[in-house]
Amino acid sequence: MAKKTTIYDIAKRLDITAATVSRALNNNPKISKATRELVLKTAEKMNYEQNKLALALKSGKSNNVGVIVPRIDSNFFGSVIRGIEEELYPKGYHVIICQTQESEAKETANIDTLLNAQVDGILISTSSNQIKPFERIIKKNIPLIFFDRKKSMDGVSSVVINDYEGGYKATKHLIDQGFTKIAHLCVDKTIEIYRERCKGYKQALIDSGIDIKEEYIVQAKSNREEGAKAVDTLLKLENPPKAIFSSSDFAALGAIQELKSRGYKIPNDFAVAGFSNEPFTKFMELTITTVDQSALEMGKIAANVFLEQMENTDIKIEKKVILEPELIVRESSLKTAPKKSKLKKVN
Amino acid sequence: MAKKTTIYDIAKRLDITAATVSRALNNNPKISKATRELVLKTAEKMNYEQNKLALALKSGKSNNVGVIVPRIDSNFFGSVIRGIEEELYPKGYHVIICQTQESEAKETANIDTLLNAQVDGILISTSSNQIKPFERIIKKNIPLIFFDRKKSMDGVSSVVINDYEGGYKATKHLIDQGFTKIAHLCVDKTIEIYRERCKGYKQALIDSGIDIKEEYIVQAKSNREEGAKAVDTLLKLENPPKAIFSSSDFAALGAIQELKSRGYKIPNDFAVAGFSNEPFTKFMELTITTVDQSALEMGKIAANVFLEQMENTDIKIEKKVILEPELIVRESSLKTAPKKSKLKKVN
DNA sequence: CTGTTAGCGCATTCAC
DNA sequence: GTGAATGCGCTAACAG
Repeated sequence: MAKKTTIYDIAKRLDITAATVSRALNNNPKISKATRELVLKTAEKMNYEQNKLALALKSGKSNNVGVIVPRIDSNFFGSVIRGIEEELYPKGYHVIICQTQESEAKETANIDTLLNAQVDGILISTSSNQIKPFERIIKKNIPLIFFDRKKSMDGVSSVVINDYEGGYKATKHLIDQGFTKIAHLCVDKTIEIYRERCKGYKQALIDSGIDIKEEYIVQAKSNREEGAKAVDTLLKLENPPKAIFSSSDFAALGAIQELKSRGYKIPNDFAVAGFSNEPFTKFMELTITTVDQSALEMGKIAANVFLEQMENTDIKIEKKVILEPELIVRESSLKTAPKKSKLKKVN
Repeated sequence: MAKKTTIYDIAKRLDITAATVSRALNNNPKISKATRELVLKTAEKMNYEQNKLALALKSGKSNNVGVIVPRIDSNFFGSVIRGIEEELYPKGYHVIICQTQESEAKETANIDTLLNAQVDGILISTSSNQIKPFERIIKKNIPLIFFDRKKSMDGVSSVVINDYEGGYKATKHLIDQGFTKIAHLCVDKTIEIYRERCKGYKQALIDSGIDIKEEYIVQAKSNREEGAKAVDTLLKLENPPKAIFSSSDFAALGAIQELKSRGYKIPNDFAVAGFSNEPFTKFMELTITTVDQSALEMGKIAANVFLEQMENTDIKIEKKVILEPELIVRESSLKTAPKKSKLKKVN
């Protein structure tokens, strides 16, 4: 292994001190132009590369930030991470990614490891209801930023979308299309974002003078199977719904497939709207109405909130950013569907 | 900021030496049970946490590995990274992710930064034709592993799928379905994996005694628009094809949509097969035949190749792993399509 | 079993 | 302007 060259090596070669080399390399003003240039040149010649670890140990800054998400191979989190990465990388930060697989224990373990690794900040979409690990982070005075799935804590910043509004908009849209018997697939009511979407759904109904039927609200995990099963359940009701607002695109897809297989015409017999704007929603034969969560932007904003906090370590910043969700109306809910033109995508 | 407690702090409290504390913490055999337990207990009490940076500086090992991919928010790379992460995390390694956006300059910059950060290894799916940065990595004796998009270098390990075989299988399948006029959408012939798929396509034709028509081989980037455009081009031929093997699922989708809009019945009038097994291929109204690349497995294997190299730094290991691609036959190419059963997914 | 010493590579304070 | 000395937190070699 070619031994890495350090500032000492180049100091020795030039018969000066490591301190001088360090200064030259860091553009310290009090250094003669001659030596600076000499140092720079020989550093280049010797393939010198700064050891960031030493710098990190010295400065107490690792230039790494930790990002914790339930899982990485989903379009949404992949895009958020991409946004974070794109903002942080040019500023010299690296992103260390951890997955929790929705496990509370793994979340705790991830936080532990990131703290040990001396990350300069932690950005997380939490998959737990615990609070202790987060208090540890705060006590260490390490910037903590929640995105998407937040936890309400004093003094902690968060970047989320207005899930309530998303649920409201989607439901209102279905009502505007003439539907009144609207069911809701709620992924998991123990998770705040889904509760919020459900609240929005309910409020939209109330605002239009439509009664809320509890039997219209069904739990269905975020996959096709559960979406199909939910349809099965709903259609067995004495007074079945004619439309569904699903908090998950995958469940919405499953619902649509099940409805089709039973001969329902969508959107005329039955309308469906999803949530997340997963790529497939616009690829389908029947494109799916959904709510966009601006994942990339969420990541970028979260990253910038972190950067702000790094620049102002003295003052405590608490920033609660709430992005407005965008309803994307497509064929699955639009009774007068636009005809597709050749070689042109619908939205 | 609550000052971090170091081994010195706990040494002082116990009136012993930092070295002893270190030994106790690291389960060094030559230490009395009494002191070990005492140290452990007070460490706990004082909320001690090991500073990995110091350890890294001392040992020369950062316990970080760098992963470089063209982009992170695609299903394929997201899954590969997930695989890598799942293997490495339990071994105490962190994954630092970088994107090149297909830019050679960014790739170089990423490598630079990762080397500065003293990563213990670099796993990369390259998006360039350069070789110099990789030689730098090797010269530093840092494990380098290519996955998916490799570069052929002596002494360097790689984990890829047999793209040739994938192209062959898909094409052969179309032939078996009775098609002879088969076109090919080649994403980018400057990239090895696509050239290989194209070779497989050609060989399958040859093996069945079908002539290769150069006008049947069209460049189409990995998106729907280019897939549709390619269909337009192909159908204008004097003797248009009746089937397409596309090296990209997205282009295949675009092709299918364009064909449908022109009234073609798929798969009877025209068959299509894609590549990558993107999630949407099995969600579609018309499910799409494709080739699975076992992304998760690829990531896991790449990670394990890295781990092996770390364990045997003395001997030089060159491991070329080639995964067999799996052809997944779906409706877009199967003339006698299976009927979908309710609540049950096709594949 | 435990203490002493030294060094990983760098930046910074204090001298000169 | 530059050198000398120091410490970031930890482990390992050498003593005892």
